[in-house]
Amino acid sequence: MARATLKDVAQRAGVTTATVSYAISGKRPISEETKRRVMEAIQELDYVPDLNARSLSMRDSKLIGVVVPQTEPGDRLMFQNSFYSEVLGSIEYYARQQGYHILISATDANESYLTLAKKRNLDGIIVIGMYPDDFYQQMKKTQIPIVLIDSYCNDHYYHNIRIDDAYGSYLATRYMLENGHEHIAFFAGQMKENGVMKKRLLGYQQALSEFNVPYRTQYVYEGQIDYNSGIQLANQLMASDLSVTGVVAAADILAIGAIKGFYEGGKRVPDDYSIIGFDDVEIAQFMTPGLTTVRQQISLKGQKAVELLLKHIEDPSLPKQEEILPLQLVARGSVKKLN
Amino acid sequence: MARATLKDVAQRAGVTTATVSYAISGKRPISEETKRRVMEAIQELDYVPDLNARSLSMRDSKLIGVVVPQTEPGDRLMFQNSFYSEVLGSIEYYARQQGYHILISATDANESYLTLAKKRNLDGIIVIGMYPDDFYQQMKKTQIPIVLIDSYCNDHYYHNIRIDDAYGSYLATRYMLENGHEHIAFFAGQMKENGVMKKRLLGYQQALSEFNVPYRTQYVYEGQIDYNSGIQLANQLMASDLSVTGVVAAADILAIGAIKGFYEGGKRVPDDYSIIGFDDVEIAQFMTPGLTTVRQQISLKGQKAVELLLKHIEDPSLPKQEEILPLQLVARGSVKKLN
DNA sequence: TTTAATCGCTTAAACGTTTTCTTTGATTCA
DNA sequence: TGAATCAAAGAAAACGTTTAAGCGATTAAA
Repeated sequence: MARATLKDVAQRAGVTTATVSYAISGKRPISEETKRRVMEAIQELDYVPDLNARSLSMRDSKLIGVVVPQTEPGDRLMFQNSFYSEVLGSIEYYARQQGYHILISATDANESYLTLAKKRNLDGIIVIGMYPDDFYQQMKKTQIPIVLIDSYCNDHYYHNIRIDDAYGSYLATRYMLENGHEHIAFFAGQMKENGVMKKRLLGYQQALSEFNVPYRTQYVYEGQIDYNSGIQLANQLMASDLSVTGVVAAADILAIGAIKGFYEGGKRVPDDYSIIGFDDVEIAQFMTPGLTTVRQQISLKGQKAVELLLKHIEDPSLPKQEEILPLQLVARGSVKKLN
Repeated sequence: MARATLKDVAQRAGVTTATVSYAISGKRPISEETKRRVMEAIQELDYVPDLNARSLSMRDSKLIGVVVPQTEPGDRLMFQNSFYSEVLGSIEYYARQQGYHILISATDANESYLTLAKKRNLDGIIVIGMYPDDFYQQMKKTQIPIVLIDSYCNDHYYHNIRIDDAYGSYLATRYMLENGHEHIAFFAGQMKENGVMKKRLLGYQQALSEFNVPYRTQYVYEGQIDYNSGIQLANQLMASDLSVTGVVAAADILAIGAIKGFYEGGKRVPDDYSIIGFDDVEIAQFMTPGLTTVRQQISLKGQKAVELLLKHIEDPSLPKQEEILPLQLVARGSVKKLN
């Protein structure tokens, strides 16, 4: 009644385990007759190969690790950030198509990624987001293929899949300017050197300068990438005496929080404040009004990452690649035309 | 330069692999002196046990499968449903605390759950949502511990973690009634016999009858559990000549979509229509107006499921349990008081 | 003083695969 | 007819663990 093994199949088909193994994998010619008997036995015994044993012998695991940031240390529900959820879903889907499974890995005091990679024999790793320098140093030690998503780490050990963040917020800011806004605030998450947020700030600055609008540091608000932070930044803005009419948010989540913040402060979007987001997460189109935002093809990111990773796993000599995915402004109802 | 194995450690410590194994696991007494030497060797060689090999020997895997529904066949991004994302996140967190990892498993033409369970040697499975009867029949064959979340399957092979769905929508509907609404529509996902949606409809009916408000089938709208369906149902409602003032939605996602639908149709919430949701997904509180809804402790669901599953894995004789988690109405701004 | 129990470790088998050699029997060629 | 070739399948080692069984030496019990 216990589950059938190769040995059982072999016995039933009247051959040895080697023959069965080869019959299945096709790595060596097996006579039609034998192959038929083997397949029959497999059917009858409902045999499913044990991936664990296979891994031990082949020293791979058909498992890829995915590192996602925890927005706050100790935050339990990392899937809550819709952007990460969507990327994760996409990675899971494409990995599964190729016979791989994903192992989600959050930072944890009692276990490093390295340890995980070793003990589970990961075939590769996809890292979403940006981390401190020593993280990348550590990660190299795993000696396995790694693809970074949304990172500006330029260590050429790693593959990279990302967007042009500066260009994205340039698009957003330009759109605001084109709609007649001149006093435009910028809502961002934590700005680390060479990080995504910093790049997005850069695009904001570029657009302003292109339109000869002076850049004012008091228009820049820094928080975290979550809904509540959006609310807080909106409150700060309303409490100030700045004559801001438009807000460029460095993430949809921030924009959505801000809309809520404005609403609670008795202000309406887009009548009192115009706002534009970044990412185009699924919920953006269902807000009222719809959130105007810069769309990145989130699921494409996952797909590309998986493709690149698997290609590298097959061919370890693959040169390191960087792929920059397209962006596109999608206009909905959250920006008011002033001119 | 390749990774260190038990053998390497043993050699370095001048003992055999068995000794090292026992020194690590503590399943046999080992002299202090030897233990010290072993630990030293482990440090020096940066040894991490291979979970694969361990699994093969111990016939477990420290892996638990999680089955999530795909909202539509062919839909790629199953994480997009925020409710599932939150449950998943919670499961992942608590599983990891106990040294387990989760393997996400979506229905797939070329691979059944059974096959997956066998080939990856899963220690247990958590199933989120409701499935056709034969799914549960099949699942039993795995012979491993299984916990169902949000299922009304009463096969006592399975543990169950759920809420009282009927009571939840009863709470919601009663709240509408208490606020003076009499013409109340019900927006639901697909209603399968003995399914969650059917139960929620039941609660709606109960509340109506308790307030002596007649139940009218034309007030019941059936769609899918996604944002777009919410929009469509709202359109249908607006196109009808019913004098509905309030909507009880069987899921937050549906409610959010409906708000969008109303908005596009020139109607406002809560001025033209009041609406109440179900679940209290994270985004609900950040809508404008905030979505009044029935809160279930989503992350608690994941936690309880993991706890129960692991307990069962440890003690296979554990009697089957059913746990019903509490619900609570949270009032925000989407319901207007009429009386 | 003999016997039995205890301690600390080693030996070796087992888990379920894959894969390198070998072996076997049939076929071909000179 | 004998050697050489070839296809198909078998035997056995290996992957990195765990663990039952065993084995000397010391210590306790009789």
